[in-house]
Amino acid sequence: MSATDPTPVVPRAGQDAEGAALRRAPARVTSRDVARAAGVSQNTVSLVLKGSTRISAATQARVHAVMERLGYEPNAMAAALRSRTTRALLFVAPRAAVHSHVTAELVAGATDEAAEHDYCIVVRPVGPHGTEAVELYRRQFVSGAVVLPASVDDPAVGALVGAGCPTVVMLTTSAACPGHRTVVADDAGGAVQAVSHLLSRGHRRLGLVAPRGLVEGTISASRIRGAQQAALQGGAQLEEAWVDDWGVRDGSAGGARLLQRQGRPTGIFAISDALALGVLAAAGAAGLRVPGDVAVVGFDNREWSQYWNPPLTTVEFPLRSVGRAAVRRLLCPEEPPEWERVPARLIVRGSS
Amino acid sequence: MSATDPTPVVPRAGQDAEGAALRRAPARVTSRDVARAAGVSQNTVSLVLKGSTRISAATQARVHAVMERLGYEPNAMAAALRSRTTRALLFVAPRAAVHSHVTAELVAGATDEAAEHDYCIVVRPVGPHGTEAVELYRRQFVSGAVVLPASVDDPAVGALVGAGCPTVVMLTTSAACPGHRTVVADDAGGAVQAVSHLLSRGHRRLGLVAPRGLVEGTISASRIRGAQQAALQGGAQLEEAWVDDWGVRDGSAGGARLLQRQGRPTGIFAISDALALGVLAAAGAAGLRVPGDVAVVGFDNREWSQYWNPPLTTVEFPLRSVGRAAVRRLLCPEEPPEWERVPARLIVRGSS
DNA sequence: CTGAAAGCGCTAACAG
DNA sequence: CTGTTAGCGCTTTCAG
Repeated sequence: MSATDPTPVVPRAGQDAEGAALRRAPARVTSRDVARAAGVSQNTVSLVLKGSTRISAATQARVHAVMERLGYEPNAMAAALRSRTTRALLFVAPRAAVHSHVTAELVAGATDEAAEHDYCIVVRPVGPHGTEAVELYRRQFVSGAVVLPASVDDPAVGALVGAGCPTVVMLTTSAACPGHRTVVADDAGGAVQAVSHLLSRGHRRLGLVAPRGLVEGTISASRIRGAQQAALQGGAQLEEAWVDDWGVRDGSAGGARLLQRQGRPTGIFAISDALALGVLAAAGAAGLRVPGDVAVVGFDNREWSQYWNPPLTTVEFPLRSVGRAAVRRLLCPEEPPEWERVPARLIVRGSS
Repeated sequence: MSATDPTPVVPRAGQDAEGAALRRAPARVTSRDVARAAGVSQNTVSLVLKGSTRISAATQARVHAVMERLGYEPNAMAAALRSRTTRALLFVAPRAAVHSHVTAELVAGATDEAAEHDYCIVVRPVGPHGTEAVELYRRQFVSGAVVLPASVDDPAVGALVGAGCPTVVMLTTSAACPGHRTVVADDAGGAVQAVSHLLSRGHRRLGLVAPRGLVEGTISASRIRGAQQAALQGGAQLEEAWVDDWGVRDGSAGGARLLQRQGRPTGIFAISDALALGVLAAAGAAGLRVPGDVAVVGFDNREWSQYWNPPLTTVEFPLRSVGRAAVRRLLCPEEPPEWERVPARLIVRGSS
């Protein structure tokens, strides 16, 4: 890069015959080039770039014009190195969940919010130890993290917080681990709406289908608590069918158990749409009509639940908003609550 | 802020006062600290770190021990600045598609493959112009990109390639734009399997449900071509029902059209599971049994298609593998084909 | 309101 | 096999 080069704009073609992974980027226009061309100092360019008000309008305009002309783009790495802060955030999710719709919706929300603040999101699947997560923070590649924990005591959260990484946990109330914030959906409130809806339809014998092994702080616990509370307040009985897992087959098993006895419930709340689909199948198998003989309400509002027969009444799980809120919490730490609960709303369709 | 703000050079011009910014990271142990403590030069530390064979085993061990003791973690930003290359790859997807299962599966595959090479994935949703994508490359934050294009002529691909960014396009054959590689699923082959399967079941009057407006290079075109070719070779007639879109309702409309006439097809291939679900509904509405009166085959193998009544025979859309392959192509450019086609396989279930 | 100087922590060239 | 030297491009600090 000779100082006499008359056309610093043209990036030199980097030649490499190396067997390495990706070729190195060609040299680019730097802030010094801009400074020289605009007849100001590099410092001024830097200030103009971040819109400092302490630069005269005339200088700003001139520098902007030069930037445009030279096609200047600031080098994020150099900025990060010097300022010790990156405009990148980590999204941590258990490897097994990366392809799930939950992660997809959270990532969609997170990337949208991040983009509005000119940040970007680095997705990092982690194994059971969760140790991979903290590496990118310690390497200073990201300056904060939002985490979808594998469980309430996911070690990734502790590792991140322990390393000093600003962290926001999503969807579950992680074990008392000070130093991070939490954004959850209002699972309990959603469940209350679901059960209240059944009550308002006149149902007094209710059924609940949910996975067994209730752990406080989880999505499932909140939904179960909400349902129990609403039933109690409504003076209705709530018969619980505990099942093994969240799958459709589990829902069928639970539904069958509830429906095959005397005094069977006339309204069933399954704490996920997949479980509810199983309940629908069980009702069909038992020769019961929905909602005539038994009403069914799910939770999640999965994209396909509207296409079932009948279309499923369900509660929307506001994942996109949770993802957005988590990033917002991270970037605007001064905003009030340490704890945010995103409302969930009932969607009434044919199954009730 | 505004997407129409015509100042590509200057990010966040003028409004940085509120500056959502995270606190700077604390100072950390540097390679110089390690060097001093180990009594070697900084250069040696660097070489040890990347496992150079030109360092004596004794020195390696000593340096490693010191690194461990001091809790050294290399600063990725400094490395990137100096070496002009980042261990981060961009995943570009249309904003509207970021939450879709397609993106989720591709991202899952991409992150897995990337992690194996010690790279990470930055997810970037882009608007219709696709210009946001290239920014992260020009800022040297990423050193390559995999793209899920919004259409065959997505401008993001051209922008990336034009900026010199190593690029791999996924799922669609982007318009002739040299300088990038492509990884697609074998949509045509999958469709051939679907139709051959119907033929092997003895069906000779076949129906096809697909969105109209066939554009070469798209997923839908490949599936349609495959189906047509297989029907032709099998000596069967293929009646085409063109519909407006990919939705369940479109499938119902197409299915109804095929099924309500004389000489109706006895086997229908819908080029997506959502369309196939619609066909199933149409068959039910027409009082036809599946597969007794009409067999139905879909494409995609969405997670819920196994739970329909009857469970759907379909072709697996190997998205995870496509995501993996795209990243592999990017990181191992010397590997043979410019063009990779990931096989798709038929999954026979109850609907046929 | 602007400039000069000094590094951030690392890797790359070249010596030995 | 290892050390020395010289920056990568930016932001910061301190002077004016």
